Amino acid sequence: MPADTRRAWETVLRSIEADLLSGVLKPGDHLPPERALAAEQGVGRSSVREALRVLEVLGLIRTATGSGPSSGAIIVALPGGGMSALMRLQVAAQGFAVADVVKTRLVLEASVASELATACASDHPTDSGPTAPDLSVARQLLDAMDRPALTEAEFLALDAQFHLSLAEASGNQVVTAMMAGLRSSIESYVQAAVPNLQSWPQTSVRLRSEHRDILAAIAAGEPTDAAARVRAHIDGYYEESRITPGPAAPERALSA
Amino acid sequence: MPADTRRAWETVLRSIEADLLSGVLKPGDHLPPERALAAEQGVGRSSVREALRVLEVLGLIRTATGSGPSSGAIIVALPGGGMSALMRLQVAAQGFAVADVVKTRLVLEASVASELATACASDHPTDSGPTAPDLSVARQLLDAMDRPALTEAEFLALDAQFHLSLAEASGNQVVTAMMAGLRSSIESYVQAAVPNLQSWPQTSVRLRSEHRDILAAIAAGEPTDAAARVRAHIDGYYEESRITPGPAAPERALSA
DNA sequence: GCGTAGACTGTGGTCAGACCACAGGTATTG
DNA sequence: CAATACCTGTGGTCTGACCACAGTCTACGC
Repeated sequence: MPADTRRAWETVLRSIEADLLSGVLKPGDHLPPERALAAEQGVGRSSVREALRVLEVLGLIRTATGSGPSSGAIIVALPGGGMSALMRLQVAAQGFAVADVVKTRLVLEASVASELATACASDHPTDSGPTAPDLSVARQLLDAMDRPALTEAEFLALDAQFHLSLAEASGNQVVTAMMAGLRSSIESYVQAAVPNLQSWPQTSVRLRSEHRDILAAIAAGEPTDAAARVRAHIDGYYEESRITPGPAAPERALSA
Repeated sequence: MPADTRRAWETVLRSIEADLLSGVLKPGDHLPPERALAAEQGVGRSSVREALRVLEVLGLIRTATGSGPSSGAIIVALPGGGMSALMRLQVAAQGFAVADVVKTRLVLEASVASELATACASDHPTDSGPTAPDLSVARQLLDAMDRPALTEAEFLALDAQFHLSLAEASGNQVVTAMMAGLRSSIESYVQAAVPNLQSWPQTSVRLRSEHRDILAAIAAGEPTDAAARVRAHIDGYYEESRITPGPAAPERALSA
């Protein structure tokens, strides 16, 4: 049996994935203790730990020291962190071009806006049924962004939260996680590009206005308009701030 | 300095990420040996290994035993594997609903088709300049799919490659990686759903035809038509095969 | 009987050291 | 000069040990 052709930690990872797929492990469940896993898989504890580390970074488990029901490794399945780590590191390692990240964000976010607007349109104004997207979080964030004392970093953080809240309102967790990852991967670039703006106060006013317009188009149930406004919003900002794409277009991440 | 509030492996990870961002480390570079990293960071080798394991799964480095220039940990930045692992595990752990994965795939792929068609339209037929997307790989895959002796699994594998080749032709590595991840995350569901089809031969004929139509629309430079055909293609297949969404709509991945 | 303070237990987090397999480089030898 | 054997450095793994931490349990004092 060529069972040990894989590295030891990989067998552990596969085993856990299989248990997940087969339903033996579900969100909320505790993983066996590291020492027990090591024994039952016939590997060393360090190999188990490497597998668990991967699961933790990918957002699948949460580990806690101590004893009791809240300790140990617990399945959580929170994809946000893992996606962010993946995107950040890939951008840092030039596996992803910043321009591609922005373009992808554009596509996803326009789709989200369009979808939300469609959902709003299909609901009667008085009907707050299950299909009506909840835009209250987005509205609160917009209000928070109107506070005059915000620093640039605080404003940008709220900005990110606003865009993310739209994705969350759409209910698509995959898109939400992806957008969170995309955003965090270029966060440092966005921050660094603020000085490139001709006038921050002027820009922030424009951004606020565009945000309101986007939300209005969504609430009005105008998919095409909402998507177009989102595109213009994002494109406009990156155009103006001239995000330095770093190594522009890397020929290709080395293939071999 | 609350430097050791983070876990040891995390400091290693951050350190490498910082080196990546600052340009100290570039794709193709060798990481220092594990023992050296451990010494310079003041942590144990096992902690270094946990960090490297994460980087490896995320597709950032490749490790090899032995000695010489090809050994050790090398920065590679191939996002495909990492994205696939992340998606697969999140779907397995019910962090992502299959329906959301499919919907996201729809959005990305429609966008890719539209973009490719636009690029084709802006080029003169005789102009094979740098902006002309290369669809030859996709064409070859379509020809390969016409072979009659293909098993269902082989056909589906080529199908996946075809869709992926479109993303690659668009040149957007972020989208390409995402589509690879999305696809692999639901691969087992797709395979399992083949028996749900009324007639596999009939379906495969239809899929082939739709593929040709999509490619034709792209080559003809018709963005709207290409995107619509992609949507119909994907939607139609999932409709027909009735992919079991597993736990359908998980209330929410446990938040706390 | 009851409450509280201490010890106990089990968990992850980390480290140190050892050994192995492997592959390239180098020195030795024919 | 060439082929071979050795050497070195690398990741891969295991073992054992210790720590910090947080519940749980127990024994003590009231």
